[in-house]
Amino acid sequence: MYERINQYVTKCTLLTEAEIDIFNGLLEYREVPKKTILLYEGAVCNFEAYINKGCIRNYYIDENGFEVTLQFAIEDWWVSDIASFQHHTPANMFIETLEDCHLLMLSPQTKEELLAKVPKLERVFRLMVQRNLAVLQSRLFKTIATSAQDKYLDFLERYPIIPQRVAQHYIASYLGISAEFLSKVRTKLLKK
Amino acid sequence: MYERINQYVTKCTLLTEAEIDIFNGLLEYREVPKKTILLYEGAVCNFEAYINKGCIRNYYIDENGFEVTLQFAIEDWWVSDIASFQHHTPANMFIETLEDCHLLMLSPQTKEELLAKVPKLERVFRLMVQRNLAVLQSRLFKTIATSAQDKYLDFLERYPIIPQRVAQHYIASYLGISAEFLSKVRTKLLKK
DNA sequence: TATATTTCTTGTCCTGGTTCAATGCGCAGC
DNA sequence: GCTGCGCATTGAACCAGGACAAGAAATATA
Repeated sequence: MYERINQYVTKCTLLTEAEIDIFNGLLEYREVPKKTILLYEGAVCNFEAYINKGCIRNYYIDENGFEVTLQFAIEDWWVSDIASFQHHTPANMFIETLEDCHLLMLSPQTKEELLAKVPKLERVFRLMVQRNLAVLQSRLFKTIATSAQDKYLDFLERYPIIPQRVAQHYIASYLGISAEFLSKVRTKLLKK
Repeated sequence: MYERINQYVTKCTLLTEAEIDIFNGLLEYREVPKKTILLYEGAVCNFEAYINKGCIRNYYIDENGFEVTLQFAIEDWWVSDIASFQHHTPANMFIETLEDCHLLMLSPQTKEELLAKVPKLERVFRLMVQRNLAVLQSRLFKTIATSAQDKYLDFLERYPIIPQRVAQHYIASYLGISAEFLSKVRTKLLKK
């Protein structure tokens, strides 16, 4: 159950067996069926979830009901609303499973306990967030600077697995275009 | 020279006098005139700069010369291309002073030394990056989901100082709209 | 196998925003 | 006190992508 996550963490920093035991002991295992909303906008996010199996997305909804998918997460990714998790403030996004999931979860308390006992991990988490930030920066750039078609092609290249697992209109909402227009882009690409 | 930055850091964690001395001792002070490019795309970013005085922006340029401003930074902000800084890889953005600046800078080496000597700061930096990430997430959402006018109004509310200090076309490139259209949005707002 | 529900496609019309070009404005340099 | 240049405004033509509607496929449910 813990092989994958331990591999993930030890890619960033070396841990002793004892430290790994502490880590694993603090994780809470949960199985969640698909189409479950793990976090509602307005609620406080009390988890950081590592996906051992399954697929999750988090997304925003504006006043008019318009949806924007912030992230798709599959095996070996973490999911949370960090701002809400860190500061116990109401979340401004939703988190929803798209497939049946096996998760390994930290709460704010267990995370603090973990960091207190294994301070090395502070660095791992920082690097994780940094990576996230860098990816998001370049995504913002592409969202603004490139056409729908280029965004779609870029997405396919970067995440070739995702389209096989999630519905197309979710991808549209990730790219920031309408589901209809994505369909048109696709047919145009197929004709070539 | 160090009051401001020390205040900034001690807002997040308590440091002893000795630790503060180590911290300050590792910072490199630099004055830079305006319109200086501190980092070119393709170069390796070897600094994290705290702005003691001045104004800086970082931005992307695509193949067609189209510019997107990622961030305006003024007093009490940090500027860097973290991905490039952390992994010594070529930057994919530019960093440029918009005003004469007084900077306090860390290099990858001094930062590592600092974190080794004052491990507490690992957490400060993590929280800093987390805050950045959260802001960027909601910006991406707004970029996709709201009209040019709403983005502009939101910007004014969030950063009322910036428009007094930077040219309007930079703000347009931050909002992801053309300079001409921002001008039209503004005149429309004034008529009300 | 039939039925319901969700997803995807396709067409038509519409609009927010772009592009290009012209004009005006402010201010730094000499 | 000119001159030149970067910046902001305005207008006209254009277009990428949205909204809506209707139908076709695909998938789940029974």
